Amino acid sequence: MKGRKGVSIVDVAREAKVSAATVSRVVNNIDKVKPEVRQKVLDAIRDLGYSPNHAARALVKKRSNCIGIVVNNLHDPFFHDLIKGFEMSAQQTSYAVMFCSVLGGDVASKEQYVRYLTNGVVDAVILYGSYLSDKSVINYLKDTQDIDYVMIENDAEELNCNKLLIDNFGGAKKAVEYLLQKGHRKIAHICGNPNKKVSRERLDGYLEAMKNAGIEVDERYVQCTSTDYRSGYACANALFDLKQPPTAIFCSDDAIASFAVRAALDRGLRVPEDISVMGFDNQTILPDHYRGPDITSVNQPLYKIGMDSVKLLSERLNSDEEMELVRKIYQTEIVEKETVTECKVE
Amino acid sequence: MKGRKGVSIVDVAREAKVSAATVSRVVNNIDKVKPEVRQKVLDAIRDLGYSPNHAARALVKKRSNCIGIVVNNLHDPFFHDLIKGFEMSAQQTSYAVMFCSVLGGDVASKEQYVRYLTNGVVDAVILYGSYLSDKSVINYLKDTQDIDYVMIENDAEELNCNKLLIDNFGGAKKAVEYLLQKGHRKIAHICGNPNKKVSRERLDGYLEAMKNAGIEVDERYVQCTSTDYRSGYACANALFDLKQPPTAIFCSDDAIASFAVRAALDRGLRVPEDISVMGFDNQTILPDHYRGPDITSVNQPLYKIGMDSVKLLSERLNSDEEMELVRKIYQTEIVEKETVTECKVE
DNA sequence: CTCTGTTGTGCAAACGTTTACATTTATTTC
DNA sequence: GAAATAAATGTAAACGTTTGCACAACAGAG
Repeated sequence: MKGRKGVSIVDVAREAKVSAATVSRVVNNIDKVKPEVRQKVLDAIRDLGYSPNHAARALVKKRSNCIGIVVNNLHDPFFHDLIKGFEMSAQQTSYAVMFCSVLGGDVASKEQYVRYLTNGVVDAVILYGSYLSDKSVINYLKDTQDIDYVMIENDAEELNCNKLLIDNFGGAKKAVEYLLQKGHRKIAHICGNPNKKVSRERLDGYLEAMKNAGIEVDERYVQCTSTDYRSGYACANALFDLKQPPTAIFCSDDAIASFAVRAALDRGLRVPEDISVMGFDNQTILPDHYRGPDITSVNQPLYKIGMDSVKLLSERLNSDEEMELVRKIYQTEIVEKETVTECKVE
Repeated sequence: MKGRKGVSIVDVAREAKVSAATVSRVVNNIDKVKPEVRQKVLDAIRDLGYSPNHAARALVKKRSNCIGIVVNNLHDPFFHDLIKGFEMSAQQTSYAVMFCSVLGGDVASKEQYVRYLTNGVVDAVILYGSYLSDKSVINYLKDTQDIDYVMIENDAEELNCNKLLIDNFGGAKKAVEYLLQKGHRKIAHICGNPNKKVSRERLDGYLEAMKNAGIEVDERYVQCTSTDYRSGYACANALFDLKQPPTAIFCSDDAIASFAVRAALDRGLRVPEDISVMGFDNQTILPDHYRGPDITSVNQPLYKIGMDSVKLLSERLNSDEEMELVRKIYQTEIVEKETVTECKVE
């Protein structure tokens, strides 16, 4: 086990024949120090190749000037826009931003990361959409008043923290209204992983829109995938097998939609001529080299949310007075692409 | 400016009526402590909700048990596999892994991140392919013997550190040989950003393969993009405009290739029937909703490189004796897809 | 019952900073 | 030129850990 060695502030002080305090002052540009002394110190710093140790600094200042971000599968292209947002606003603040990723739903290491970060390594953390099952993470955060954090896309009641949310219910409702407006009446829904709140919200949006239109929903029109979006393929087939198959399918997300489209194409249905398909998330990047038409979808402003979250934290950290917690719901918008068309049958 | 408060080891010690040293011992499972005492301490820890402060710990131990990764545009889908590799092996070590991203070629903040990380926040850092122009980063690292690091895809001579490299020269050569074997003779090259070493290596591979085949390369057959891969579109058009247009184009990377294909399609050429196009990187994700055929490419084992780099560091950090620096060159392989076919003209 | 050894604990120094306060030095002001 | 004030620097404590060392308690051996 190797450790680090290095030149410390007192080495610089000795070299420049001043006290450590003075060196600290020039390093931090705080308090006046005489130009000639400052120069001596600067020279010593250069000669010795000194850089301040952040652990020590964080220890005494109780701040690290760093914001941590924890997400579930950083490699997932879903995060493309979100990351871009983080990067962008990181560049604009004085805070360093660091990403931690936990593979799959590995709750244990997620909690570990959060504990790690919240104890002296960052000043604030941003969490993306912790699964509902991440009770341990939530419980931990619940009791942690020490640190500022924002949750994106997770509205756990136990948590009173900043929350940036997406209007999944409204987005789904809008999507279905869009299909209705295209003349569709027989609209089915493929629901995502039912353990995720987001899936239920989108389902509810679907149901609401249908109810408002006065259409009774055959329960067979609602199919649920397992935890794997690939099962969207089977769900779609189940819908096509009905004697009264739908003319349009609203899917809980684009990944599922891509499999629904594939299922349609595989059994010789044309998309959108024979069946309209709509997704959610507006992902530009789809699983497995998807080659079908671009999927009409609902866009969520992830770039903006990414930007806003670090901006928000940076403002809070720099404010003297206690600030109110933010709870903001972002609206979505329909993105018309190639998988939806007017309903031709009546 | 708010700071953190929190319960410290001495609070626990007081509560459990033992010394701080003893608390430390139970927290770290080091040295024997009597079972009943341990239990008292554990209770106190639970009651007070204590977690150790990592800044203090890092300060005295001179280790943080964390590895930092710095890349240029984390959101770039190019990193998909690499990130996956990092995540995977992070899960298998006891090290926390944190990603830092700098937008574009922002050298200043890149150096800032590296300085930050190397001074008491991580035990080792992984850098991906610093541009050659990142002299300041390289100069900084050159003088930094304190910390272990690995460079991926950067062979700067000044640096003696662990290097994981890709055989760009060999990969390009292989690609061109593949085209030759398909009967192509008039093979052009669109070279990437000429400031990047990787572009030059791939160019050299192209030239070498052509030379070996005894084909003299018309200099107009080598087009260079600007720093923006979008200019691949113009380069391709320049090639098509020649009286003797090529039958195949080898592009420095897939992003460029996607624009070359687009240029071809836009002027009514069929790909690959009229013109074969080959890329490099095997990116599954292409810019701007690319809708052409899948691009035949050269794959580099980024997933493995990601895995190997954190494994390597973790081994080095845990080894007592001085280990030799690693310098490893990874081989590439041709991935046959849809943009190359036999040369039909003679 | 002393001696030696083991085992479990506590004391205090150290890690590299920052910063309130004390002290020195320089600059006014009268 | 002394007194008063301002400016620059130094002193030392503090931040929350870990760990070498000393010490106490207690065992087993003689």
